[in-house]
Amino acid sequence: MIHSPKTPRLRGPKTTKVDPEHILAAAERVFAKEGLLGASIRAIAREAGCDPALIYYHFENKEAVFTTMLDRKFPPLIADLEKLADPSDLRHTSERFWDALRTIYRHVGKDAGFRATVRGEMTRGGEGVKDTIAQHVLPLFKALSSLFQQGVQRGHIRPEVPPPLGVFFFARLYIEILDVAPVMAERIAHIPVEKALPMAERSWFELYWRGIATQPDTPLPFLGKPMEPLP
Amino acid sequence: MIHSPKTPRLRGPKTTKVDPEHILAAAERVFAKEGLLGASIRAIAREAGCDPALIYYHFENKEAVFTTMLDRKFPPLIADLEKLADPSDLRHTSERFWDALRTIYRHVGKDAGFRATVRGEMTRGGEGVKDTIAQHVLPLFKALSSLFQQGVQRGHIRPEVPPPLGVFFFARLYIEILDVAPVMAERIAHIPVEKALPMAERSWFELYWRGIATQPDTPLPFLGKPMEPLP
DNA sequence: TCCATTATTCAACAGCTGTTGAATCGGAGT
DNA sequence: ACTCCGATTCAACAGCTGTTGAATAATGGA
Repeated sequence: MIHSPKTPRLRGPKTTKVDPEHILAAAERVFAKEGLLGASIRAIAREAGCDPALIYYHFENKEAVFTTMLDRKFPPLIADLEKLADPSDLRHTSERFWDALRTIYRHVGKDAGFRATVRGEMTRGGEGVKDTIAQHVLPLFKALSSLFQQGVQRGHIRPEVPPPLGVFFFARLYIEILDVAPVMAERIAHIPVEKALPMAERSWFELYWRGIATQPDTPLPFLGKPMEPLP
Repeated sequence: MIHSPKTPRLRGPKTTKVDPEHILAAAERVFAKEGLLGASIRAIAREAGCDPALIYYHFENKEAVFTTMLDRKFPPLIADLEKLADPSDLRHTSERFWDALRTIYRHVGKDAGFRATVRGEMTRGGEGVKDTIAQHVLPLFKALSSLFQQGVQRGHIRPEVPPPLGVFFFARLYIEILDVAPVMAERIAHIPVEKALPMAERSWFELYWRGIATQPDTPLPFLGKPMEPLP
């Protein structure tokens, strides 16, 4: 075997720049598999195809990589939900809630990694990380609470349900469905993966709406309509 | 300062034996805070007040400590749920479901650490750990499914709800309530901690029952009764 | 052409990790 | 008194971790 003659050092800029966005995308993939704790800077660097030190050139530290990821994902979702909660929207509350579900899906439905990381760090992360997440989640929570209370005022939702709980049940279980449906559908319920999610989210919405509605037998015709893709 | 004269080695048995149960208890506390990945053998040893090597004397490795923990906790819970799902129980299905909730609470309600670990490793753990957990969870799932289907046969539950989903929604969100209620109640909903859990589980049960019931307005008088403590 | 800036890598730091083999001590059995 | 065994610790292994300072190369401007 030929011993290659001492390859020259390969420092300096590459032909294709590794910009922060590229690192963020790689980080998201690694966070997804390993969690914030398990994801090492070296693993992220490997996934991004660069040196670990380069990450410290673009970000202050590992936590900053994570919080930057939050900063990119949350605001657009929150903006859409706030638009949806505008009181000038006079559709039936059930349809607005279904719309909220679809909005959540459009923004984070395909980002299992993102969801896993947020969910994990929310309960397990350090205090600093927890607070950062809480700051991002609160506006989302407020928008849905507003939607809920408009439903009560319009007589569509039973006033007995405490709004914070109603909102928490709604969103939290839906996120759980997004995570679990693809994984568990085949193993336990023997349902093909691609049918599992539509079936689960529809079942959940029907159950939830019957649970909070003043008139649980209101028809929900919009459930049949095909969902519009991301613009 | 006096230099203490070379303290004698302190090997050999202690006056109080550190039995495996003691280590398991310590491990549970550490797993709770750190997760299976974050919990180091050294941290568990510190919590148990012994040397890391002693853990390897009692257990094969770190994963064995975790799976042993599962083996102690799951079987009694499963046994109680299977008893509850016995078809000779002729109480109204709503009351049997409420009983199931109370049973889950009695067994794992106070063990936030245990729940956090199981939940975490279920989605994040290595393949081996995931399978171990699935084996433990499946019987639990089957018992509740049986309960659900009896409810359908007796005409208490709407047949439109797919039983696996119905069971998943029921149990999964309750566990989530156990975890989140104490933490988030004050921060977000400004509810005192000790009132948060009873309020949340009652709200959840009412919502859920209305969601699946053929007659959503059935009274649920047992909700008012005080819950019996562990025998 | 030279210089400054930017992007990238290398090499090392101290600290932590799971795990193991040997050493040790206390008590029970003979 | 001697031996054996169970319980415990010590000390070390290799490998990983987040992070940093210095070295380097390519690029753009003067």
